[in-house]
Amino acid sequence: MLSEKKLELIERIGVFHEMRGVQPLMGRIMGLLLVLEEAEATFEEIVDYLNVSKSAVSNALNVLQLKGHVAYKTKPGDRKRFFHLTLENWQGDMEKKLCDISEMSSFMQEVLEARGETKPEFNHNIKDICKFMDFLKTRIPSLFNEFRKSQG
Amino acid sequence: MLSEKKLELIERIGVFHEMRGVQPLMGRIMGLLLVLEEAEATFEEIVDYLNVSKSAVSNALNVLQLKGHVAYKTKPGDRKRFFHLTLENWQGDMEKKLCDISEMSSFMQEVLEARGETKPEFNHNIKDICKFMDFLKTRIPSLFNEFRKSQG
DNA sequence: CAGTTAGTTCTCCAAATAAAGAACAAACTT
DNA sequence: AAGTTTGTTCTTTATTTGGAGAACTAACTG
Repeated sequence: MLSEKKLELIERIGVFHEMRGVQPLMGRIMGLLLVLEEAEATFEEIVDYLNVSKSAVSNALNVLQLKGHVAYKTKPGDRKRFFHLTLENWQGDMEKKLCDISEMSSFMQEVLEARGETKPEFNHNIKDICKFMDFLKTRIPSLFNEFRKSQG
Repeated sequence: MLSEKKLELIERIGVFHEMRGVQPLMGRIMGLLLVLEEAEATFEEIVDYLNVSKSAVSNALNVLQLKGHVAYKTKPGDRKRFFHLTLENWQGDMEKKLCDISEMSSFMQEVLEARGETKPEFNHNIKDICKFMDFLKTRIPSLFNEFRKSQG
């Protein structure tokens, strides 16, 4: 059994993800795989730790794998899958999240094209937002470079 | 009536927001206020343009105002409220979104405190993620400065 | 081949969401 | 005072969602 503290942390991580439109169980599983000492769990362990049905876990794991947040490895002589977070590529994920902010940029472009010149000040704000999003996108790689440098 | 193009754009912007956990109508209203030539709309106009009930609009507008995405102004001799996006502070909003990415950092800190040393490599990844998030937070202001400079 | 293990798929159900509609209220108008 | 405008609030309803549980399957095990 997991400590009260870890269980509570898993729930909070779950809620955190829920607030961002992630299915509840998916958030819990990510929390579980973070706090588990082994950093991995079998299908059955996930069912037992989180006290949910196999079907729910099956679905959640498939989505998590499709999204690239979770993967599994196997061990010789063991048919079980050992699911784990794909933290190795956290920089890629982070970059994706940063770019996602800028995803609004293409909508804003379309908005600008659809708008007339009645409200130049408003249009100007939208243009600025676009510019910043594009600027941000160009700066992301150097942001990571700077970080790596600062880490030695 | 709005052009087919604008209606379709509003819907896509709505879906974009839905995917991020925003209530459907809230996303549509934000889309509407973006594409409307006047960049503002009365309560009744929102009801008519989007073809939804007054109660739905009332609730959505209240939430949007609470979240600071929408505000209204009035005009002398007119009791109507003219709702509009609060784009003026888009830099503040953008900063909040960037910081939100880093919000995971505090959870990661807790995870680290709850974890033992069994998986040093995994722990190391988490530490790196924390470090980058913290680094990102410190860099946000200069990011905006750089942008302003690049804009002259 | 009978039984287990590890997971999937399908059907069903409870709860949460989102919005409709009607009644209501406050402020203004005539 | 009676009616209108501009919303709000309350109750109800349709839809979506998330997960339970059972039946199923594929792979292995003895």
